[in-house]
Amino acid sequence: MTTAEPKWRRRKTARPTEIVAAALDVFAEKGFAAARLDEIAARAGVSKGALYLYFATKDDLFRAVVREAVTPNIDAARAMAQAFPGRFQDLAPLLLARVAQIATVSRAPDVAKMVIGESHNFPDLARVWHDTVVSQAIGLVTDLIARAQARGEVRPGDPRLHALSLMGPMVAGMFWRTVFEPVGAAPLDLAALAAQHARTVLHGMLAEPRPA
Amino acid sequence: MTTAEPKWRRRKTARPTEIVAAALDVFAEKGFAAARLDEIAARAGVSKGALYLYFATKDDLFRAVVREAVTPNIDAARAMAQAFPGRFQDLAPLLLARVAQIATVSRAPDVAKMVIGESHNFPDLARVWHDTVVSQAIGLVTDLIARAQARGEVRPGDPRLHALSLMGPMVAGMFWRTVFEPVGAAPLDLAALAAQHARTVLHGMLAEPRPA
Amino acid sequence: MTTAEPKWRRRKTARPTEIVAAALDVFAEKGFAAARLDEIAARAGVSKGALYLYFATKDDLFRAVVREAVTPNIDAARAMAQAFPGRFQDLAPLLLARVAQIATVSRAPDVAKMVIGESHNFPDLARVWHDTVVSQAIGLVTDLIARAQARGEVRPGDPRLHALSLMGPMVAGMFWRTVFEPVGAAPLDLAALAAQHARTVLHGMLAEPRPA
Amino acid sequence: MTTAEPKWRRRKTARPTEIVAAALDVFAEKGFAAARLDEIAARAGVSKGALYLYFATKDDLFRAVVREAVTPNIDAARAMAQAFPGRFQDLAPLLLARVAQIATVSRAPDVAKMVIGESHNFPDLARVWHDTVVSQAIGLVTDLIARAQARGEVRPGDPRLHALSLMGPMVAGMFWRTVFEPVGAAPLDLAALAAQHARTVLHGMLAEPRPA
DNA sequence: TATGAATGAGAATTCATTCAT
DNA sequence: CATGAATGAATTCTCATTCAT
Repeated sequence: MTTAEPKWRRRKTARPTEIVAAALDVFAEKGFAAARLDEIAARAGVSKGALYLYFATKDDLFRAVVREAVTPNIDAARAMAQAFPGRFQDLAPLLLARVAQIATVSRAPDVAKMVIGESHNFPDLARVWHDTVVSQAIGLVTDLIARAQARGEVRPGDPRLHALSLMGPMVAGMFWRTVFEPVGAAPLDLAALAAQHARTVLHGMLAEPRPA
Repeated sequence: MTTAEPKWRRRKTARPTEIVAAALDVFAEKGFAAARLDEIAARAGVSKGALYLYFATKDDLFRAVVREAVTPNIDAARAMAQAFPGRFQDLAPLLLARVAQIATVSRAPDVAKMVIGESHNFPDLARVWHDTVVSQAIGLVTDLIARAQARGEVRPGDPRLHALSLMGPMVAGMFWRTVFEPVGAAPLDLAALAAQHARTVLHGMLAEPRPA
Repeated sequence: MTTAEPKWRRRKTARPTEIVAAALDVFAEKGFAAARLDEIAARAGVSKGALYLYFATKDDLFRAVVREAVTPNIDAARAMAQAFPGRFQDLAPLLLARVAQIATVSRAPDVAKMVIGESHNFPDLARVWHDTVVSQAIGLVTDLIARAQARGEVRPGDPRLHALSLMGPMVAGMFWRTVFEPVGAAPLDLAALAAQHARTVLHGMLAEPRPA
Repeated sequence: MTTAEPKWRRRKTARPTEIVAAALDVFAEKGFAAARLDEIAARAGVSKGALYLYFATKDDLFRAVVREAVTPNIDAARAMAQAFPGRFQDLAPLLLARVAQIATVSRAPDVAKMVIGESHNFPDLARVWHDTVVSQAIGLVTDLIARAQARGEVRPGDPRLHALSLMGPMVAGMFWRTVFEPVGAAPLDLAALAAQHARTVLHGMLAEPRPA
């Protein structure tokens, strides 16, 4: 939808952001290789040539898209987690709910999908994604768990594996939603998953053994 | 008694299989779009034209690769699970260990990666993968859990979400290994994850509450 | 002009030569940059893609064109010159006539023009042309002159500069013909130039000084 | 008394000249097609748009470059030659030395190279260069020689061919220097060539025949 | 069946030129 | 006069697919 503005004006600052946003849409829809610069340009409302004023190659644009998407999320979560005063069993449900929310409203799942699919062709991006998202998130949770173990709140065991026990189902649920729901899988309520998994992983799946 | 040219004769019928195997290698390495039929043909030891004797298009070959990889595993697991006589808490560790093993020795993770990355371009494959792998596996575990709940062994709760609590960390671990370890992530022992997660999810992550 | 042959047949051996010939035509007409691969392909009677079966890039094709053109001529001249039994003053006119003929019937002037015009962009070609044509030719004549000086037939002086005195006018005449005649310059008869220059450079341009 | 902003004022009128100078540099370095207006503008210290205030197209700018370079030289030579009172054999060495000097210090060789390389794409420039440089120079020398013949100083023969005998080696030497020396050819001293060639072409390359 | 030379539609990229400011 | 962001036509190169042999 073209606005009433003059055909173009000097928007050197806004343009890159608009282009990256359009590119994210198209890359998420088609994957890297099948995405056409033509279409990205059209969606960004610029000419194909204009892309090259801001990004040297299609690869570069892809990198920018991933890096852009990577930037924001973790810090907020970290702040929230580290400032939390209470017990691990009270924090864990909050964390999982937050992950469910991010996975629902942000483009993170789309970007994750792209990064996974192109990890062989863009190892640098897999590395960036790992360093700034995955490793950070897991590290954060691992620390939390290790401290809770030190306080005697959480059972012994490798805290990193514990972190995967905690977060893994959310990862799986995220792929369920972005990959399989669009092709007809039964819908999955990530918030419900977060809530139930919090209970399950904290207290165990087994029914209380009746004391004889 | 075999004929005088057994090798040549067998080759003829084996061709499609050899081609699919070569294609799996190349697709897994490069992704669908970046994989070139030239290279697949070369690795399969046939001419490029020969590919078209068995597969109508590159897409078709990709489909064959995914379907081939999908076929075997689930049935065995299903048989094992349904024949298992004992308690859920004894079966669960075995199941997780089996998943860890499959994720370690088979090409399943590579195929999963491809399916995820190309799911928008090949919705039919995402569907096949869902119908024959993901949905089957989750359904199998969901049934197991529902029955265990009926027997009073497992706590109440949506059994499908319980299934994700059980399997999700293995999915996450699988991607960790195939996507992030090659770019420098800390190695992850899937078998150890399976073992610890089995304990954790069954008995809870929290330390035993002291009876008052 | 397409012959009545089947649309294509396996001509792996003939093709490169045909392509190079077509490319020489187009490069000579347009220069390297303005030459279109489309047109080269069309003139060679092949598709654009076929070019890439034989030459990796446009640059490569250009190199092939120049190298091809370079190959033949010098050796024949060398043989003729070195086998010549007589006096330098008898050989020189033959040599110049030969150069005039080559400059008239071969594509050498076209290639020379291209090499000169693209020497900054293709220094390797300038080097090849120098090493295999210019330097060889000048070297050959320089040797001839040096030997003639040793026999007392030719005056003292740097034999390489003498070689330029002998050959230079033919070079200039060649450019006159290929560059300026097409835009309206007065026609130049290279054979006549060769003949008169031979007399002039051997006996001098000055009229016989009257013996006092 | 100059105004308070002489530099800025002078710049305005000097602009076209500065642009042409920058363009000559870039065209000489890269050739016409590979030269980019971006770079010319940058070297001239103006914006790309400014180029179009003075020159309608890239072609036009190229034409301006060549015409600019063409203008000065011939007239001086003509004056010198026609005012010269002495014998042809005294004038010839002076002329050749002058050509050697021009070929050494001016941009003429670069422009000549460009004109040759682009003669098919810019026949008008080849024509200009011919009409104002080559033809003038050869015509001048041809006249000189014709007059010397009339005076009995120079042997009979087509005076234009004589002119090529005289000037051709300098042309060849010029290309040797600009095209082949940069890629490793043995250095050539144009002044030495001029001096030796003057002797050679005037008195002949052959040793004096012994009078019987 | 099998080959592999040939095809040609399609994509990324370049750069002279324009024009709102 | 001057700028430089924007344009888009033009060009090289790729590669899945075809088909004569």
